[in-house]
Amino acid sequence: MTQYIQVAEDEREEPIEIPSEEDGTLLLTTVAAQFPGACGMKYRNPSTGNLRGIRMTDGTLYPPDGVWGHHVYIVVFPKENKRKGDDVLDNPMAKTKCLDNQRCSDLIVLGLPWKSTEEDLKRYFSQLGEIVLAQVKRDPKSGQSKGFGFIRFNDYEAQVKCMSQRHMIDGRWCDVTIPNSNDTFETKCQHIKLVADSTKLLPFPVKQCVYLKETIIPEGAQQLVSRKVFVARCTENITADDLRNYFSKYGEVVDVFIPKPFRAFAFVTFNSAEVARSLVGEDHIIKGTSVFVTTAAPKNSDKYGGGGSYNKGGQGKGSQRGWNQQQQQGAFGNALKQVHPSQDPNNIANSLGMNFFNSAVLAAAQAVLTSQGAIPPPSQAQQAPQPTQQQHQAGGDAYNRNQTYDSSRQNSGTGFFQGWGSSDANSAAGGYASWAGGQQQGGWN
DNA sequence: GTTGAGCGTT
Repeated sequence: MTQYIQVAEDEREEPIEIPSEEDGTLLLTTVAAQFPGACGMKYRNPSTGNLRGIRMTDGTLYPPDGVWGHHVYIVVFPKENKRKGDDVLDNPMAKTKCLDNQRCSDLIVLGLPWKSTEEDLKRYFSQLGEIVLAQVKRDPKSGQSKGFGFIRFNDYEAQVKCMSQRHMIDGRWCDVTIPNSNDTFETKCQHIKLVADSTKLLPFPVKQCVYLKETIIPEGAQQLVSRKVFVARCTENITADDLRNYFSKYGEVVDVFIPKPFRAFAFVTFNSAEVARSLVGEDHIIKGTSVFVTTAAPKNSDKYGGGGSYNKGGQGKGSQRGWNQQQQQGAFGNALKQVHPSQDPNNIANSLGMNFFNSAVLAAAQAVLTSQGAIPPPSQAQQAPQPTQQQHQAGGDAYNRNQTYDSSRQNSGTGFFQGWGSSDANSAAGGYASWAGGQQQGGWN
């Protein structure tokens, strides 16, 4: 029969009574329902004064010597959550408060049970704060879950708390991180600290940066953002009117462009670059879909050809490869080293556990360094070719019109580098070029 | 009906 067991987060805390199963065992999920992130239990053995662990297999906790008795059981959390001394993890919020930007972003939930649904996600994560997005990604044909999903909190504090712990959802441990951050759970907690301390690591002062999805873009590069933004991850049911209506709350929308046939992205143009800039890097939820706003690449440039700005950033080996390629190409990598001779930029990126050196950031940093005279602009030999006149007349954006889904996906990890001095035919066709040289007055609209 | 590292139809 069900009995109620006294469980507390700490010996000093007031216990909560938690119901056992019919057979007298206690499910970890039941514990985690009251103590999100819990991974086990222990109690103080009155005869020895020592703490004793509770046996657990497959998420089921067994009473010591067959009976729960009247002990107050203490919840055990993963070691990574242990709070001790003056470590930053003692109070992650205190450290993250020094970040410029505390907006919520979409979070990826990894390791979901196949059976978990949007409702399960919402129910579970609502314990930590108001959930404004819960998605399980599925195979479109079979509807089968891919085992991951996305959530978004309304409150940044809930987001930080959520990311600082693991989650037992329907019997599996799941991790929550910033999408594409390449964080493991182990690096993630460190990450909070490192971001806070990153002034020492970054080649530009962190106070001059804004945080966009944990990506840092130097202030000087922000002016390269035009009045037009690129809206990624659109779904087919989002109309131009939907976009116009939605984004009008931020400023006057002067144009909306949705490529046809459907390409899962759109362009929204404001009458103010300031408004456009303020939206870059943000996720927005339109008709239940999370779209991502990023800079619209210039469709052509008088000097350097069309440019690509955003890609998904280096993932795993991708970012490594990107940097190596950068080193081969020399200019920017060497400049960065000159600026910060003590730090290997690749190590910085790795230690921060984030997409610091993704293409958009590199382009932005490169633009700043170029404007400071630290590195030369790309040479004529390194230019991507101009789009043809025919492509100009086609309107929209010449680069995207020339890409198939597959080829653009293949390019996505290294888009920037391909434009930066690559003579590779694919990139030439892609029309990628860097933003460096500050040609924002030409080609931007 | 299987699976278990990843990353949202640019």
